[in-house]
Amino acid sequence: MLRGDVGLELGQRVARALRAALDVDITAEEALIRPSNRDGADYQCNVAMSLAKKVGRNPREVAQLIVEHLDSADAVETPEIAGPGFINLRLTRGWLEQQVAGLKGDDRLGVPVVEEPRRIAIDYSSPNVAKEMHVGHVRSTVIGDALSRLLAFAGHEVIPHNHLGDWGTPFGMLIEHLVDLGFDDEFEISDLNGFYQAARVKFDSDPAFADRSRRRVVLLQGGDEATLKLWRELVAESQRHFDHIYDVLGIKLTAADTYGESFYNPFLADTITELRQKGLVEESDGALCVFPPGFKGREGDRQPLIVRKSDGGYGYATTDFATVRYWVREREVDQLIYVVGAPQTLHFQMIFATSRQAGWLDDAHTAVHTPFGTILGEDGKTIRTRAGGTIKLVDLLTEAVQHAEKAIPETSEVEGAEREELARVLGIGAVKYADLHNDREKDYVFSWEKMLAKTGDTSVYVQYANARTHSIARKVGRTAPQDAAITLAEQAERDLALKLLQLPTAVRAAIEDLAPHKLTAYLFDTATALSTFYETCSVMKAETQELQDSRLHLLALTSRVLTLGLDLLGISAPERL
RNA sequence: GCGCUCGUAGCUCAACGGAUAGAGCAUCUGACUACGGAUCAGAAGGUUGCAGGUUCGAAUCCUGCCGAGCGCACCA
Repeated sequence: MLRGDVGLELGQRVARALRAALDVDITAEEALIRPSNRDGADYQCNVAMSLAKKVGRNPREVAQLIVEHLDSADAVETPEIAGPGFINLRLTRGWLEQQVAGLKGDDRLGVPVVEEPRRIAIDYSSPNVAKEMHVGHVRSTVIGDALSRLLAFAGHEVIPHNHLGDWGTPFGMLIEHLVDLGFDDEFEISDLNGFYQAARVKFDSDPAFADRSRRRVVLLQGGDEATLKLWRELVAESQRHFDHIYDVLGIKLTAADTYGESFYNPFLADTITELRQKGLVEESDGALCVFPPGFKGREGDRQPLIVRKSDGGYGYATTDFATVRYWVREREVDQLIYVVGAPQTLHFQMIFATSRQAGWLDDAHTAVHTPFGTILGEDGKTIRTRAGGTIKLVDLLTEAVQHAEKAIPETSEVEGAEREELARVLGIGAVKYADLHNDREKDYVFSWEKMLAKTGDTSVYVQYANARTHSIARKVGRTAPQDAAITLAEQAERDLALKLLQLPTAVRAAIEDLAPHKLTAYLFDTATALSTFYETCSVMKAETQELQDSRLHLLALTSRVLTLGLDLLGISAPERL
């Protein structure tokens, strides 16, 4: 039986020991097995201290009992008790070798499939129709995509969706502008931002135009076919722009994943009716509001969500309610994930609180907001162009590829078209990795220099390490027999093997906390362990063929771990740089 | 006014209530006919904003300050 997750395996053994010794029942998780950086210890068990009080013994006694009852001679050297009751565990070489060998035939590299898969709808990216995507969309798009991949790999049913801003009052203005330009059917807009701004200027300066725009909104919402046609084409035109960006970025979002604001429009009235029937709605200053309990505002002890404006129109709160209701009721999802910026935290808390009152959310149908910080410029303020404008995403990605191209060294083996593709892979990967490798909730400073640095915690370093494994394999010119043994005599081999076995832990941590940076940290550690391995353990000059076989397997496994890990983050791992 | 998030090495960041708070960058020392040096080994660098508290044990939890960012009714 293959178990990749060493920590859990050890936890189960400790749990069994505790059952036998003290008749207490804990889970493998609760055994508190942690990787250790102490000399000679691979893992530590911290459960003795936390358990001591409950069982009325002192911690060292508990630790002693665990050690005495631990059935682990095959896997662990004699455990040592240290300090107040830490148990230091060092894996036996034989067991490590056996565990690592077990990864060879395992497509999932030890990462288990969840026992209880959930159906999860994840909302990310969310650009606006008739506006180009800009730097502000990077984080939602990149983090959301990584989380989608992680959750799907773990075995959940993931439904990504793009909450497109494709409805509301601006569209009256935009469509009226289309009409003025003489468009009535098909058209192309090369400059979406320019189009939007021109409409805006006209709206602000020409009262007659503004009037027509407002009437156009009524036509749109009333379902006027000619208006809808223009609207649809405007959406389609924008979607082509988004598709291009997603294609460059390697993001798995397509037009089919679009559930824009317009999609929920037909449900808004019913949503409000239901909130009313449940007694959650009241009128305030001419608007219909819900007042989620426990939220205080600037003016007074209650904080409203406006469900219907005093002019009869609907706001985004209504759409968000309809969204929760739709996914839970119609699509029967167990969980909703919103990858939306930190400023919206309060808004979502209120939406979720009310949704619970309305019965759309409960313990089995949960919603979680995964907020993220802002991308800052070198000056510590929200990143902008030199002129002070918003940075278009297209421009940012183009620049990323250009920077990456310059960063490819002369010694590179790659030429021609492959080199262009390589620049793309390195540049895009660097942007993504830079975004993912920090704690999601914090702001971070955007720096080409840092994200494309060849050393340090960057995608380039990880990709390079991976490429070297392939390079060496090519030079050796043969592959090791599948059943060749893996031996871990050298310290560097042992350290690398231990890292390889920790992939499941890293993936699990990243998923539990919806924190991709826990996976990037692991990949960087693994790449570092690989580099150390290179220094001390020659593959080409291995003393015996058996040793070379073993090392070839280690290389291949490391490469698979790095490639899989990067893939879960949406980053490519080229075989040569 | 209320609320949310965050203050960790010079810089950028980790740390799941656990032992001596870890990495990278920068700095300094080493290893160079090197399985691609886009490397490795090592050194130095911290009263974790401040003050209390809870705990066997606190960067982490609680309270109060200080500082930064953000959010609080008809834009999304």
